[in-house]
Amino acid sequence: MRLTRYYMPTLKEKPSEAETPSHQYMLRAGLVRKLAAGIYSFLPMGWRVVRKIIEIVREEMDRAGALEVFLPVVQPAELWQESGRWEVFGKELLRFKDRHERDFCLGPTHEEVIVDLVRGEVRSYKQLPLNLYQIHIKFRDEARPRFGLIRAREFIMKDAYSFDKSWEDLDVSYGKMYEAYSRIFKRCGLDFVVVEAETGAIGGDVSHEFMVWADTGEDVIVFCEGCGYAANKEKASFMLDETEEEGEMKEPEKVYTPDVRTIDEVSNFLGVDPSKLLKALVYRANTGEFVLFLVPGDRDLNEAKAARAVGAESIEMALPDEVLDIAGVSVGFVGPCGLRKKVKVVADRTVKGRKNLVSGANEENYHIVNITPDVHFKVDLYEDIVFAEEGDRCPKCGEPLRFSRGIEVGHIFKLGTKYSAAMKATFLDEDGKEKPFIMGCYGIGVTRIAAAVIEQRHDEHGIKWPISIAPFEVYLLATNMKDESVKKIAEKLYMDLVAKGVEVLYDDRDERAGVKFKDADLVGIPIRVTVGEKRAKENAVEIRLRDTGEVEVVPVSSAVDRVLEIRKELYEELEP
RNA sequence: CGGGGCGUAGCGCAGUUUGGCAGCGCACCAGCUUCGGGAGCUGGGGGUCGCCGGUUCGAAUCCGGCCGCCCCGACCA
Repeated sequence: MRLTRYYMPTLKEKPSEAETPSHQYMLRAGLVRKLAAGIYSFLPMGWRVVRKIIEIVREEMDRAGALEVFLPVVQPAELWQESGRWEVFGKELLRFKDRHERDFCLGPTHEEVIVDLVRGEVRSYKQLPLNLYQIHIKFRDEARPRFGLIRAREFIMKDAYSFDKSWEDLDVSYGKMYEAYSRIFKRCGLDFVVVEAETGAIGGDVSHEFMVWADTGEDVIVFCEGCGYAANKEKASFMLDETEEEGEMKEPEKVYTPDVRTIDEVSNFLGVDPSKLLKALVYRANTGEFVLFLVPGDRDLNEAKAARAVGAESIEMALPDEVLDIAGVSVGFVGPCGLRKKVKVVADRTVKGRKNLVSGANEENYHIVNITPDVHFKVDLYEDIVFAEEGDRCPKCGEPLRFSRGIEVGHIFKLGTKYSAAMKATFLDEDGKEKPFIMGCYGIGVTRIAAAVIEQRHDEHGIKWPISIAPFEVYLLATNMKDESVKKIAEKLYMDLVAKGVEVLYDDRDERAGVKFKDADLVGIPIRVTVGEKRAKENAVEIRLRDTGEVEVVPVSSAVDRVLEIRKELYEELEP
C-alpha cells in the first residue's frame, strides 16, 4: 500500500481526552476516532489490526472444534424475561421500543439467544457436544466508559457457548477453550496469566480469567511466585495462620465513645490496634435474609465471598433504618453482643480463636471492649469472607502473595444449567431422560486485545506491534522522493516485496525524512526498511526492527530475502 | 450514581478574574529555499466561542437552565 493513497491521519500532539498509552497511541497513530463516549470508529489501519486479531481467534476456535455463527444485536425482551435477566440486568442493558411499542435491547451478551437457537433443534445426546461461537458487536451501556477501547460501550467480542450432556464432558469442552485461549493470546504477543475468578452475576461454578499484565489495568491480580497460584481480587484466598491468641481472657466492659464511629476513630480514641477491632456489617441477602458479618478492623469484607458463605446470589448493605431495626442503634455502634433482633452472625475465619476484641455495643455512643467470640457472643459460621491483602500467605504453598494490575482479555465459565434450565432447553439422554444442557460460555474482548497489546508493547515514540497483528509487516521508507536513485530503489523494493506476499506500507510521501521516521515509530510496524541517499549510492538499504531498535545494512539485491527471513523469525517467536 | 475538571478553527491551547475588533502554535492551501529524526521565510483559507434563555449600548467573558466530554470513586454480564 502506498501511503500517498492511504488514509493514516496521525496526530503530532496528544489528544487531551487520552490518558493511558493505548488510548493515546490509538488516536495518534490514526487507528480509531471517538464518535461518542465509549463508542469508536475504526480507521483503515485500526481495522486491519482488528481483522488480524479476529482471524487468529477464528483459526483457533475452528481448530478447537467450535462452529461459527452470527447472532442478532437487537434482541426481544421476551427472551430476557424468560431467563430472568430483564429485571436483574442493570442499566448496562440498553433497552428501547420498536415502532409497535415492543421492548427490545441491544445485546450485551448472547446466552439467551444461543439457548433459544439450540433448544428444540438439538434433541439427542448424540448431537452433543456442540460449541457455537460468533465474533461481533456487543453493547453495554457502561456507567463510565474509560481508557479508550479498554472499557468501551460498543466493542467487538468473541463469545462461545458449549453444550454438553454431562459435567465430565463440560470439563473437556472447557479444557479445549482454555487451550485455545492460551494459544490465541500467545499468538497476539501478549504476556498474560490465567487467574481463578468469581463467576459473578452471569452465574455458574468454575471460572478463569485471562489477564494481561499492565499497570494501567483495572483489575488486581493476586499471585504467588512460589507455586504459580493466581486469582483475581474477588476470588483470592489466603492461608489461615493459627490464631489461638496468647494472654488472659478479660471481662467485657462498656466504654463511652461519643460520636466515635469509624475504625480509625475508634482505634485512635481507645488506643487500640485496628486488628483488635471487629467491624460489624449488616447486609440483606437477595433471599431477604439479614446477616451480620464480622471482620477484623484491618480487613475488608469481600461481598462475593460473603454472599457465597450464606448461600445467596448477591448481598447488599442494609439501609440505615433496617440497621436501626435490627441492632437498635445507628451504623457505627453495631456489634455482635445484644442485637435487638436475632440474625445470622457470620465471622471471618481469622476471628476464630481471638480474644479481648472491641466492637460496637449496640448502644448509641458506646463500644464494648474485651469481648471474645464463642464466649461473649455466638457466631453461627466461620468462613473466609474478606479480601486477601498483599503479604498474606498463599493458600497453596504459604509463600507471601503479591499483587499486580492487569487487563482482563478473556473469561471462561462453567455455566452449568442456569440458562438451559430457566429457558427449558433440554435433550434426551442415553437413559431416556430429558435433561437440561450443561453449558459453558467463553468470551474474548477482541478490540480490547488491540488496546492491551499497546499497553504492553510501546515506548515513548509509539506502538511496537507484534507482527501477527500489526497493520502491515513492513514500513518501507524512502527518505527523499525527489532523489532519483532513492525513488528507483524504493519503487522496485516495493514491487518485489508485494510480489512475495509481504504486507508493505510504502511511505512514498513527499515529506521530509524526519516526519516519516516519526510516523513510522508512532504506528509501530515491526520491520522498517529505509532507502536513503547515502546508502543508495552504495546500493544498500537499512533494515531496522521497531521492537529492539536493531539495525542492519544489506545490499539492495538481498534486501527482499532478508526481510522474508526476519518476517519468518518474528512469526516464529509468537508460535504457541 | 457521588466528587472534581473541561467545552474557543481539524489537533493542542491562551483570552473569561476586571464585558469593548476572536487570538497563538501545529495541521491545511500557494510560492521560494531546505531535505536521515515532526524545516525556514512570505502570502492565504478556515470560527453558530457546546446549546437555550436572561442582564447590558455592547457578552467567549456576567446570571439561570440544559447538553457533551475527561478524571477519581461506586458499579461492571
